[in-house]
Order: sequence, then structure tokens, then C-alpha cells
Amino acid sequence: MPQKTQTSANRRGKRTVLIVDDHPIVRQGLAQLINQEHDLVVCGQAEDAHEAIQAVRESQPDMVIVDISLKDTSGVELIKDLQVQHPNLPVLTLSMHDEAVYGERALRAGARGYIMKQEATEKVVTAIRRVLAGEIYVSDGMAAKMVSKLVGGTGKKTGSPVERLSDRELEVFRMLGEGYNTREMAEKLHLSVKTIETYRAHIKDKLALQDASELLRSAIQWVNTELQP
Amino acid sequence: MPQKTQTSANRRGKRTVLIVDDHPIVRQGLAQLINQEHDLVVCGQAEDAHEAIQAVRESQPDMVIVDISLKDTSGVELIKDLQVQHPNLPVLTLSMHDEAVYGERALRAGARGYIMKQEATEKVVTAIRRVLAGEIYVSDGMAAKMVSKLVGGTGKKTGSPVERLSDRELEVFRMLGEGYNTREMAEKLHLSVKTIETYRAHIKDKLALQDASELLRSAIQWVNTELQP
DNA sequence: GTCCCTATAGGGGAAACCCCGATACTCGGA
DNA sequence: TCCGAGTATCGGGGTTTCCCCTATAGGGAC
Repeated sequence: MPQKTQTSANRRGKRTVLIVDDHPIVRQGLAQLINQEHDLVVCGQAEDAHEAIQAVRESQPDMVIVDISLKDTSGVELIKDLQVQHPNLPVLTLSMHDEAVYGERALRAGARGYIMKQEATEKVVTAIRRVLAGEIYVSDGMAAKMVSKLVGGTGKKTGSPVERLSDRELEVFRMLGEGYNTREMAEKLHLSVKTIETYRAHIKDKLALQDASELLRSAIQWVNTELQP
Repeated sequence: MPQKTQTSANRRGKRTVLIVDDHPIVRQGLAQLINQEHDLVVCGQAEDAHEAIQAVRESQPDMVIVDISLKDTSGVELIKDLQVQHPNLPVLTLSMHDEAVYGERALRAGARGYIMKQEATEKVVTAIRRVLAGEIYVSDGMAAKMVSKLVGGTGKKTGSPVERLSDRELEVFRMLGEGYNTREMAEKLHLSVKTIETYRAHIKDKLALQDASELLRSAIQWVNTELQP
């Protein structure tokens, strides 16, 4: 059951925030952090996606803070749902996971910001204000990464950057995700190991990936999402 | 740097608690929860193992609350260290991970309790009191599981072969799945690259994996299933 | 014709991987 | 009590992979 932690009498002129997190302790810490700001107030809490949808309807918050890993639906799904039902409601994603894994997904789903629980509390408040002001908040590192990804895409947005791979490159990418290593791919495709290495390098460039393990993770993830879209 | 959140003037007759967690928000929530109890007070906070050791020495707490997943060393290693240096200092493990994976390891390392962040705040307070009273606190489900394990003995192979990994090995396995490479893990754990390589070899043996890429895939998959069970 | 993309491949150094072995410490059984 | 098994920690040295640079040849684009 969504709880009201503040009566409307307290909200005079304050911006209202709804907290969605399945850890009571985190909710408590966040609530205290927000309520001690003079112009912010927590108008409700929820611990899963269902409660969250309900709480948004009831308390009409100015923004929502959503944890990525919830119990029932994932936070990403919740963000998508909220986006459909309340397109103008800004969402800040709060997560303990590395932004590299979920950051882009969260933003793609419609979130207006992503911040990790490891961050200092002041940064969390900053993120909240930025999102309330209609801006986007991400860490500097993540912003740089997304920019370079866009630049690499030559401005044209063709959906997933995977589509920019050539046929051979895509083939190598898929086999990577299916678990083949370089030598196995070379044999299977009757090519030199060196050629496969070149393809890997091109894929890394086009997808703006750092090193081999990031490439492999990306490939595995892509293969998995391709199987069940 | 460990912070003192209460002066000793406030501690009159109160039991003191040290909080070790790398998430500022969680520390804040936990501290508030504890400080609003009439007979408990937070005497310090730390965000990694090194700070924790130092803070224990300085603030001499009556008990410590340790998060399992810290930045440098894992919480399990910290618990072992604390156990050696302060055998009578009770430790409560607080974790977002399922108790099935880390609960037994934490207790084996010397913790006197294990509670998940998903639990209601009242349960957290209960756990703190139980541990302070010299008792052991685990969830009912975990208690039942451990009893049946004792009674059932070696009857059946319980769960995945991942449970056969040692603490260090599991740590490396998890970090592998989270995308760290060998060098990064060595730095993060303050170990030699060679040691990490040995752990990888042991993991490969225990899980009967062929080569490095199979190991990496397996680790990625395990981490993903841990996140969304 | 020149430029860019793609497919193919090599050289060479750095890093990772992998099979050995080694030391030290703990803990449970013979 | 000693011994072996398991764990934690590291090194040597050979093999493989990674990664940056370069290169050739064909096909479109302008």
C-alpha cells in the first residue's frame, strides 16, 4: 500500500516527489534527504511497479524517483508504463548498478536522469532539481559516452547502432554473442584470424565500445534481446 | 574518512553502532532509523573496508552493520578481518542480495546475523537488538534452510555448482560477470594479477568450463539471473 | 578520378590466458 | 598428533588473443 508521508498542508509551494524503491531503508534515507530541502517534499512511496502506478494517480507528484531493480516488474518497464500514462511526468532513475549497464536503457525508456546510489547525497539532490527543471541529468562520464556514440553515428539515427554494422561484421557480432571465439569464427567462416580481428575492431569502433570484454557483453546482450523482442 | 555523527555526550547509556555501506543514501536511512531508537545511537560511518577497520578502532562500537557489497574488498572479507581483530564485536550483515547466495558465507565468516534491505525497517531494528543481545538473527526461511542442510547432510546436491566456489572465487566470478577484467579486479581487490588468474582457473575447474570466453559467458549469465530471479 | 566503405589480411608489441609449481594457513579426520 | 584437503596468495614461462597500424583490391558516390 502506498503511504503518504506528508499531508497536503505541508506542501505549500513545494515540489512533490514520489519514491519507488523496494528497500525500505533506502526510501527512508531518500525521504529524509528530500524533506530537509526547503522546496521539496516527498508526497508518497511505493515498493513495486503496481503500487507506483497507483500512487502516481493518487498523489499526482511533480516527479518520480525509480529504482531500476524492483521486485515484480523491472524498473525499466515501470518507466515505460509511466511514460505512456503520464508523458509529462519526469522520472529520475536511481540505481546501485553501474550506469554502463542500465543507464542507456533507462533513458531510452523515457527517464530524464540516471544516478547511482554510490553518489554523494548532494549529487542526488542536484539530480532531482535538474530533472524537475526539465533538464536531463547523467554523470559526466556517461554523457561523454553517449555523445561519442551519437557522433560515431554521423548524426543519422538509424535505431540501434547495430544496424550500422556491415553484413560480415554483424555475423561476427552474432557469433561472438553465441560464444564463439576468434579462432572458431575464423575456421567457421574460412577466413584468417586476422580478418576476424579486424572485424572485431570495426565493431568496437562503430558501437563505441572500450575493450574486448565490453564487446563480448554487448554481443551477448544483443543476441539475447534478439531472441525475445 | 570515517565520520562521527554523534558526540559522546549523546551516548549516555546507549549502545553504539557503526555503519559500513558504500551507498550514502542507505547510510543516511539506516542512521536515522537507529538514532530514533531511545537506546541506540550511530557512532560512526564508513564506506569501505579500510575506513571500517579504522573507524572500529577509533569509535569502539558495540556492534557493526556491514553491507556485503562494498567497493574495495567484499563485505565477507571485512567480516573475517573484523573477526580476527575484534572477536567479541558482533556484526550484522545487511545486503540487497538474496540470502541464499551470501547468507551462509556471511555467517561462516563470523557475522551474527543476516538481513536483506528488502525487509521492513522494524525487522532491521529487531535484528540489531538481537545481535546486540548476543543472539543470532536470520530470516525464518534461512533458518529452516540451514537446519535442513544440517539434518539432511550430504543427501542431495543443493542448488547450483556456484555454491561450491570459495568466497574469493565467488567474488571474482561476480566481478567477471559485471564486466571487470583481470587487471581491474586485481587493483580493486588489492591482489596480484596472478592471484586473480589462479581464481579464474579454479572457477573454470569447479564449474567445468572450457576456456575464458565460456567462463565469461557463464559469469554474465549468473549475474543477470541474480539480478532478476 | 578521387574518396569512402567493405572485405580481406599481416606485423609487432602488450596483455591476457593457461599449465606448472610454490608457500602458508586452517581445519577435520585417521 | 600428524597428515591431507581446501583455500589464499604469488611467480615462471609458453601460447593465444588483443589491439593499433598498415595494406591491397573492389564497388559505389559525387
